[in-house]
This record gives sequence, C-alpha cells and structure tokens, in this order.
Amino acid sequence: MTPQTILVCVAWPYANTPLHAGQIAGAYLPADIFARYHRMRGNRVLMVSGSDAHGTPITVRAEAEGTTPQAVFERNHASFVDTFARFGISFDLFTSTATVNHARVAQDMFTRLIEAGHIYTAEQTLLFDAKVGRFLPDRYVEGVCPRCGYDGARGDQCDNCGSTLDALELLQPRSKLSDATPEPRVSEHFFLRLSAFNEQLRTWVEAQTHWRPAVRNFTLGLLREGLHDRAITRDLDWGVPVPVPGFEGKRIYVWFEAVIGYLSASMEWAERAGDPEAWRAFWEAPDARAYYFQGKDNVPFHTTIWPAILMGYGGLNLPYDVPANQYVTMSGAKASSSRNWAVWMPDYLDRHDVDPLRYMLAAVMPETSDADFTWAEYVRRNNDELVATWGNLVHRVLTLTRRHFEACVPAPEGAPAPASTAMLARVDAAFVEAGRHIEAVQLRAALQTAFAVAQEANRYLDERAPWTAVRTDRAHAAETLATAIDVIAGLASLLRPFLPESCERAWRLVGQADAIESAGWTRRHVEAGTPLPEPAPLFTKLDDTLVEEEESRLGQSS
RNA sequence: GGCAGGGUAGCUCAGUGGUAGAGCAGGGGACUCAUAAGCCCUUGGUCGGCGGUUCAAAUCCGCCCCCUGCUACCA
Repeated sequence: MTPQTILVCVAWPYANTPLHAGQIAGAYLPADIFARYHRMRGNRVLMVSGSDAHGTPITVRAEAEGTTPQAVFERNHASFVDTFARFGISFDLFTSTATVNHARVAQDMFTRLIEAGHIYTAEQTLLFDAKVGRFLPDRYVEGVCPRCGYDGARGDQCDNCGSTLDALELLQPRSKLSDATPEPRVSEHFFLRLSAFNEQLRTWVEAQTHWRPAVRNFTLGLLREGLHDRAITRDLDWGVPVPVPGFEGKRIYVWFEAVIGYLSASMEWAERAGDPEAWRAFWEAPDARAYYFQGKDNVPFHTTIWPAILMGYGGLNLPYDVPANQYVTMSGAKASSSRNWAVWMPDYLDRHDVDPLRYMLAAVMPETSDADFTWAEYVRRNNDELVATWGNLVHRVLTLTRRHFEACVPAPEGAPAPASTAMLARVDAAFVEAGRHIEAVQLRAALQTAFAVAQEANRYLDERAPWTAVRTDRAHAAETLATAIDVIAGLASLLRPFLPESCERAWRLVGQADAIESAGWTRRHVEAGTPLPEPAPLFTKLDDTLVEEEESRLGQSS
C-alpha cells in the first residue's frame, strides 16, 4: 500500500491561561492519537499548531497584571510547550503567531486576497474607549438593554431577554475595560467578502458526507442563513500589521490571521527540516488529506472562513475533515478559568502520571455529545480498567513465565491449540477494526476495541489455566504463555497511540529492544527464547482519597 | 427567539425499522498465576413526554419539555 499524506492541524491555543484537561480532550489528545496511528501505519504525517499570541484578551490580561502582552504570551507559550512535551502530544512543530515567518505569510495572503478582489475597505462606526485609547469589541461594552431594560446587557447580546444586540444600541453604555462611557467613532477597515463564497462553500460542505453530523449540519445552517462579510482588521497595536500604506496603526484581526498559522507553521517546519519546499506535499498534492482538530466553538472558522480564504487564495487543499469535539465538563459544570473550575495541565502533570489521564480522556472523548470529567471516574477507570484489565494481564503472564520458564519466552511444541490460534486472530482483527475506527476519527470506539481484546485475553488465560497446567502438562502451559506474550506485544502496539509511555514499557517487558513503532500497525511475534526482564507493574492503583483531595482544589482561588 | 447536538439500566455511554445492549456499581459462584487483580452467573430500563406512520418504532414524522453549545466584532 502506498503511504498516505496526512496533515494534522490542531487548534491554536489562546496564550492567556495555561491549558486545562478539557482543551486537551477537545483537540490535542485526539490529534495526537490520530497522528501516532498514522505514523505507525507508515503514512507521511505533519502535525502542527502554535500559540495564538494576539487578540484583545491578552492585552487586557497584560494590563491587569501590569505587564506587557509580549510577556503574557511568552509565559503561556512556554507553559504550552512544556505541557505538550510532558503529556506526549507529538507535534512536528508547535510554533506561534508571533514569528516573523507567520507575519510574512499572513500578510502575503492578505495582500493576495486584496488583489483578487476578495477583500475590500469600508467605514465602520465602533465604540471607542477614550480612557484606555482603544476601540471596544462588542463583548467589552455593557449597558442597559434597549429591548427589556436589563442593566448588564453586553454589546453583543442581552443575557436577560436573549436579544442579539449591536453595541451602538445599548443605553448608558460603559466600557468593561475602564468604566468610561464609550463614544462612537468612525474607522476604515478591510472586509473579507465571505458572502461571495456562500454558494461555493455550500456545494463543498454538502459533499462532505463523512463529516460528523454536528459539524456538517451546523455549517450548513450557517450557510443557509448566508454568510456576512466580516471586518478582518482592528484598531490595535498588538498583532500582525496591515500591509497597506495608510493603515499603519491597524492590525490584522486574530481570527483571520490565526487560521493562516496552519500554513505558516507548515512552511516553518519545512524550513527547519532543511527542505523549504516540503510543506507543498501536504498542502498542494491532490491526494493529501488535512484534518483540523478542535473544540466545537471553533467550527465556523474552520468550515467557512478558512475554506473561503483558501478558495480565494487558490492552489491549496481545503480541509478533508474537521472532527470537532464537544466539551468536557468538570463535575457537571463548564470549565472556567475565572472560577478556577478545571484540571490545569501543569498542576496535573506535577502530581500524576500521564497515561491515566490520556486513558480517561480518550475513553470519554466528547465525540458526539458533551462528556463529564469527575475524579471518581478517573480513579475508577485507572483502577478497574488500566490496572485490573490491561496492567494485570501483563503482570500475571510475565510473572508466571518468569517463574516457570527461566525468564525466557517458552518454546511451544507441536501445533498450537485452536483457542490460541483464535486468540491471536482476535488480536489481528482488532488492528483492522481499531484502524478503521481511528481513520474515521472514532477514537473511543478504537480504544474499546483494544480493551475488548485485553478482556478476551484474560478470559483465554482463565480457560487455559497455565498455572495449573504447568504442573501436569508443561508443553500446554508453554504454548499458552507464548501465545499470551504475543497478545501482549500486539496490545502494546494497539494501545500505543493512546498510551505511548506505558506501551513503551510493556514493549520492553516482552523483551523488545527496538522502537515500538518499528513493528508498524501489526502484531509482532515474540520469538521463543527471548529473555524477559524483571516484570514491574505498568500502572499504580490509586486510593479513593485522591478524589477528595483533587475535588477540593476545584473552585478555589489559586 | 433562531440553529445545531444530546436526553436509553443507579453511574458513564453504545445502539438509525424486526423479541432492549456494554462497562462500572449491586447480588451470587468457581478458581488462585496476578497490584484481593482476573473469570462465570445474576438483579436492574413504560429507550424525556404526547400523538402519528407501519404488520413492526429507541430508530421515521409532528408537537412539547429538559441539558449543552453557537448566534457571526471573545477567539
């Protein structure tokens, strides 16, 4: 089979707070599992993302802290890089939108879209906060709702009556940044002619029948209503400068500029790899596929705006799939930075192992609906599933083999038992089935497929009872244990996209010295006579007191 | 309000026309290699509500209720 070319694009985290487990489950973990699988298959994979350095919330946060946007960005970017490294998110490049390269690529795209007539200028009346000297996004204006009189409506919407508002309509408006009364000012901005792409997008999306229903239907809904042209520049000083004379004080707006990061990061990767043209294989080859992993809040940007930009620019591949996840809630409530309602990744990684969380998040991955994270469920899944089903399988087989067969893989005599042949066939079938699930980005199902094999292997062992057979029929026990070791080697590969660290250890425990991925996406046969090291448990059983300790951290001000 | 997704066993969820499923929790049992793990059996559900189509509906249609998200200048 000829290798496929797979571009794995992952949402650009906003560099104003550290990452929490919900973001990991929404985009980074599924992307990583998907990329690791395709690499094991021998496919050509490029997985990129980076920190989104720009945008008003970063400047607001910098002011609140008495520091600079640059400092806020740098601190959180360093935190992201550290989290991904420790959590095993295997980016080929994790960069940022603060690079010279990114600014150049974004400006080039901006310029080319102007030349092609897809971007035009128009005047806009916006609210301006004279006290902080800044134009205000609608969300940063509060006031009295003109519909219901509620005092506390935001510039975009009234939470009391649900009306969609225009910030200019608010009575007694006040700036959330300074409490000043904002004043309307006229400013000239660039607009992306999204409306012109509406029908082209609709035809395209209708053909994407492999997309998740939530993503496709939602997008078709947007297109049915009709896209509006959007302003893509802002009166800010933090961001990528508008590359047009007379607009020196303005910046390209983040959502237009950040999605271009997928392309600029691919180019940066190619440059660093010493082959500056290497990105083209992922972006220009007709059979290359691009997958965009992210949370549901980012769907419109990846199914309408970014494709429209690509259509306008020309010559680059549109997304093949946008497997957006729903949200992971924390003990029933939406994750929130301000209320400290989240599992913060740097904290988690300081206190716990990586794979139990990767397992938990993959097992409840919110592929079709929101999923809930509780520490009780985390402990249960660790103890009942990782430790008891998979870890114990490895441990019982290896301790038994070590004790009775001189710490080497036993040599079976004669033809294998039908039950053993069936067991190995089950493992082989699981590679096909799990692979099919992963390629369809149904990762929960793929993990279940692998775990069903571990359960089956425990059943197989109980039926064959090698601990009894070893006293009466040594050849029978030898054959069973040799088979079980092959099953473990297979499971180590099957589970490795999900649990890279512990699968690496399992691989060593069955006497393998090479890299686990060199076996590819197949079961490796472990040769008779292979020496086995002293077995050590793959996972640690957790105490229930952990639940209380961790839950007490939720909602506390840190 | 509009749009989208979801509402199935105590919990977490699978199941898109043909006699309701899995894991965990609860109950019982045989075993003993293993981190008292694993294995077998079992209790448990008017599939959100009402109506309709059909020989047959968790599944298709209509209305309603509840949860989540989006609603375009937060990204």
